[in-house]
Amino acid sequence: MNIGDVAALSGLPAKTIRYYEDVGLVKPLRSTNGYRTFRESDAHKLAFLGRSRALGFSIEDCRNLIALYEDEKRASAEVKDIAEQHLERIDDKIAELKEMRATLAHLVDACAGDHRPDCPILADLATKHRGEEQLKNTAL
Amino acid sequence: MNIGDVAALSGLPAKTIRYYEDVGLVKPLRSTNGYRTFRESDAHKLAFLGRSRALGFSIEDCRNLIALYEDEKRASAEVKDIAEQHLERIDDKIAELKEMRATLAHLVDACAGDHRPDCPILADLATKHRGEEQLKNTAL
DNA sequence: CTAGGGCTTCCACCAACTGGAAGGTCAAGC
DNA sequence: GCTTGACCTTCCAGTTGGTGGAAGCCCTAG
Repeated sequence: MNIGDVAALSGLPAKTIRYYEDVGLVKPLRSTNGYRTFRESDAHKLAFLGRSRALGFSIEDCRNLIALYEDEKRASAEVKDIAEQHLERIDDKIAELKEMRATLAHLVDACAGDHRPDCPILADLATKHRGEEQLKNTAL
Repeated sequence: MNIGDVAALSGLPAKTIRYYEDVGLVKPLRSTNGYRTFRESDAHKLAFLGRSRALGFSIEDCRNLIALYEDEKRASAEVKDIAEQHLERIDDKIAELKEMRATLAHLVDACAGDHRPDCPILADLATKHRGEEQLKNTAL
């Protein structure tokens, strides 16, 4: 299989597949004309990668997940550990975004959004907030 | 004020402030020794930037927000428009993360996480999913 | 034999910083 | 007067995960 074929099969752009080879995630063979030659196992691995990335796993996580996938003697605990850490990162991110969203939605709501210059959004951004007092004479 | 002073006041790292100068967000003066000299207005602008970035606005958004902030004849509608677009991006991101989270949480739940190799997480990643059929003979 | 599509490499770019090296400046203390 | 240490300067490289594009083979159909 050439790169175009695995691209179609895995749904990944050819560019991305070359990048994955660059970072050592796949190691396709080369035919005499220099073209990459992908085995079934490579195609399979690329599909695995596509799904892992779609779940937001980092490239490094993917590397570890694939290593575990290929290790028949793995402990599922190791996989679960990676997934749980990722879950935690996702939760943190969601929490952060929700807080932004709340603040922003509140401001948008308060803004007339007309021809006049008065704007609570800008007013808020221009104002020092609680907890934002800079640490000056905090020593002592 | 030197960079360390505005850094302390704004809560931004000096490196970041230099970067903001690089991209044209602040234009501090220079004293004879080559040090950046920040006016009150620069410090104020940096604080504004810090808060905007904390709400997740991009640098480009910040550039526009500051321009509007400094334009006495702005229409609040322009500000609101930027904020609403950003709100939408945040909502999209939250939705995406929530979907990842749901899938992942489900998989983590199903995984024993012990010494045995059997792992529903890996099994799922290795399996083709609905809607993932690649477009082969889709033409016609 | 030529046109096209597919393949190759390499380089540059995106966001928004961050780290580090090499070196100039300044105020305090001896 | 000199040293020490905290600041400051610039510049270069790295981060994450690709993406876009140029220049140039390769291969097949007409």
